[in-house]
Amino acid sequence: MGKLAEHCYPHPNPAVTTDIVIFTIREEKLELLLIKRKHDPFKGAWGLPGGFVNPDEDLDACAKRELAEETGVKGVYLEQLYTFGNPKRDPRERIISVAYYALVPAERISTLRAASDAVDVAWYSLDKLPSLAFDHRQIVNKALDRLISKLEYSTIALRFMPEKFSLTELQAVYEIIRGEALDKRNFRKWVISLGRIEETGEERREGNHRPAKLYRAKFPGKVEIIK
Amino acid sequence: MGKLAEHCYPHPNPAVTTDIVIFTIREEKLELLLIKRKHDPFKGAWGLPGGFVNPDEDLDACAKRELAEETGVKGVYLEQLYTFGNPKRDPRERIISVAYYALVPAERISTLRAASDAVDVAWYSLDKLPSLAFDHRQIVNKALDRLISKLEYSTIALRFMPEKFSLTELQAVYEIIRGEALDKRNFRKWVISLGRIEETGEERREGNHRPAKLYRAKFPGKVEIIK
DNA sequence: TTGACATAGTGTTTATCAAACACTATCCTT
DNA sequence: AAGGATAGTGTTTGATAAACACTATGTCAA
Repeated sequence: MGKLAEHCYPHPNPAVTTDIVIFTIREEKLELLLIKRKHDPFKGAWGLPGGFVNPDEDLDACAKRELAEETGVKGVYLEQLYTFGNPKRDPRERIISVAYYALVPAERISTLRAASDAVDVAWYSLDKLPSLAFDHRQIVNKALDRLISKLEYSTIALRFMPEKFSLTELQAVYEIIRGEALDKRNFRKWVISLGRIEETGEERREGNHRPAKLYRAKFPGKVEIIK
Repeated sequence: MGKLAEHCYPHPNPAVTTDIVIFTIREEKLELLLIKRKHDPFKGAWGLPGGFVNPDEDLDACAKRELAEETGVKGVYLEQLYTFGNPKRDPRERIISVAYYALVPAERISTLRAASDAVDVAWYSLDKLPSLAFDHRQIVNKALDRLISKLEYSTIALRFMPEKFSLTELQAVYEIIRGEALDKRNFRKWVISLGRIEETGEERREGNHRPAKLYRAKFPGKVEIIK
């Protein structure tokens, strides 16, 4: 797309990319999606999915596109995180990265398939991240901080859930991200009192025990500030 | 710096600027600094101070520089707000703006002097903002949201205060930004219990009434998350 | 000098919200 | 029918926030 040296400027404009921290919860772990880089710099290293902003593309649209390319999902939670612009963050040329983070329910992920700029794609538990290219570790840390604090004062956790879920499953999301056990009774009282979920009327039987009532988000797609 | 057409790219890189929302509190009002634009587009309209990021300049450094140029102050609170990148936000070419906001104590502002790209500079009360160039109104709204919510859970309000201040003055800052009266006794109990300010031992006499004890920030320069 | 006035400073009670804590219910399997 | 596994349910206690009114200390003017 575009021939070489088509666009010239008196000043060297920086290149602008978006990078995305894609969270999911799988197998009782908070995980994020990494790609193994096909090209230099950091060829062969793991890093965040991302890419250059197209000439007429909004920043949000760019992040959404990258997310769809890597995971095949659409309509999930995506929020701008922070813009990283240290002149030396890319060893070659100056690249300013507008970082986003996304929350995807594990159920909605189609099979991962390495995109054009990667030789591999994988989910990594946050406990066991490899060392990352560029300043991507810093970006991940910031995304994690944001996720943890937004858990406290918003309904963001619902964006990890499938359409129907049990209260035990929802509680598990909170416990995994916060890294601590919560009291079942207090959690249920609290989450019900928020008024953001409702019973579907259905139950789910699985295993040799009492079936769980299923709930759904009252306002799916919305992330509201609570408290 | 650099001759014409020195830097060429296969893709048209966007230009990157920083814009700053500079808050202060003057005369019992929350005000912000606007400049009257000297050049097109929006020549003659009011807008936020800001400018292009230099080739080897960090984003924070760029915002800090703009702030110093416009107000002459250094060492005040400055935080990245959000990055605005709608392809049509500038009618001419594509410009991505990394927005910052800053809090300056009214006492530290030297006389305003129009910088090179402006014909005028002025403080405007938020109640009486003129219509603004570009998407600057949107940027201001976002900064205001952030300021109001950070007031709740951080010690950011202290960054509006001079070195020594009375509790009545500090309370006024909270009241002005939140737009509502607060109970004097509850406010004092609360702010003291945070443990972030201490008595200087001095008092200030002014007017025909009892003098006020003066306080100072225990950790000046820091903005801490509370609660 | 004394009384009026203006702002500084100070505690207690009540309501609301968060935390700690243990048992019963329902289904499956053997 | 008994045992095992997870679902579901209330009460008590402590902590934090909200409501509320009077005294203290200075200045100024009569």
